[in-house]
Amino acid sequence: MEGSSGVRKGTWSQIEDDLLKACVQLYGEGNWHLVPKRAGLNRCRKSCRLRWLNYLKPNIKRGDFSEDEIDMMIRLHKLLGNRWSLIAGRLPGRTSNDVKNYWNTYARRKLHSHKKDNNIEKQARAKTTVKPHEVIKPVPRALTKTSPRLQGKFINSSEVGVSHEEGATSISGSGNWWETFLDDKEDIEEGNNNKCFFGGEDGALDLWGEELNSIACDFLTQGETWSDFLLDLGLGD
DNA sequence: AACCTACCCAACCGCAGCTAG
DNA sequence: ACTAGCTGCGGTTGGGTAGGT
Repeated sequence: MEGSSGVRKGTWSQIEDDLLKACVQLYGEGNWHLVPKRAGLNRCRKSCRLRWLNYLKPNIKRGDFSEDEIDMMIRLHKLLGNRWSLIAGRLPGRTSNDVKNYWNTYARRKLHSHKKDNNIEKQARAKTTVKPHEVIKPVPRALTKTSPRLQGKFINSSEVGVSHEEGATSISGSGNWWETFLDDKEDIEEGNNNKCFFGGEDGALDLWGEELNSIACDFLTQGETWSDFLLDLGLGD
């Protein structure tokens, strides 16, 4: 199976996998444009990268998603939208492709189950006008060598009400935000459904400081700070 | 057994952002 | 400032397969 450019496409063979593995182990990750040549593979750089990231990379977790992972995925998707790489970054061993595939299946299942009681919902919605919930989509950012963050100029935590005690990040006013996070009802009743956590309507980061704090608190991994979380999401500067 | 349908997952494609020249 | 090349991401497709009729 070869493309018009003579590059092989389709399923990877065991030999190709071995060649790619050996190449990455020898030269390290990156420089994907050199990988096909180095590995002696008749594959395009994208195909090599994808194969490595989604299948060959060590520590990749295969098999069913656990309940915890699903729970985390749902909440992160609610928070970030279709930012699969960011979501996968919070699920150790899972790839963005895994997450995306799972989510598409999950969404389809949801769709099917919703169709069943669609008529009931339509009747209910006819009585109340409901605005769709706005997915929070942080503006994509990338770090450059000249980024203030890489020069030690971190966000002032006082701006978002975060206190640091003995190296740990303590966030006030959190509470179990997830108990209501998946429930649009409250937002609608409060009239908040069109507001955005990050940046808000007027672009002020601290407008939703408390919500940010409680959300981030739940997604911080061990030893990670609030700044790390924002940096990870590309919201830090 | 044969066919159909839905599902799962690996892989491809196109685009946007970044960097170096 | 501009451009070309590279990388990474999200959307989409296609092949394999399990389950139902």
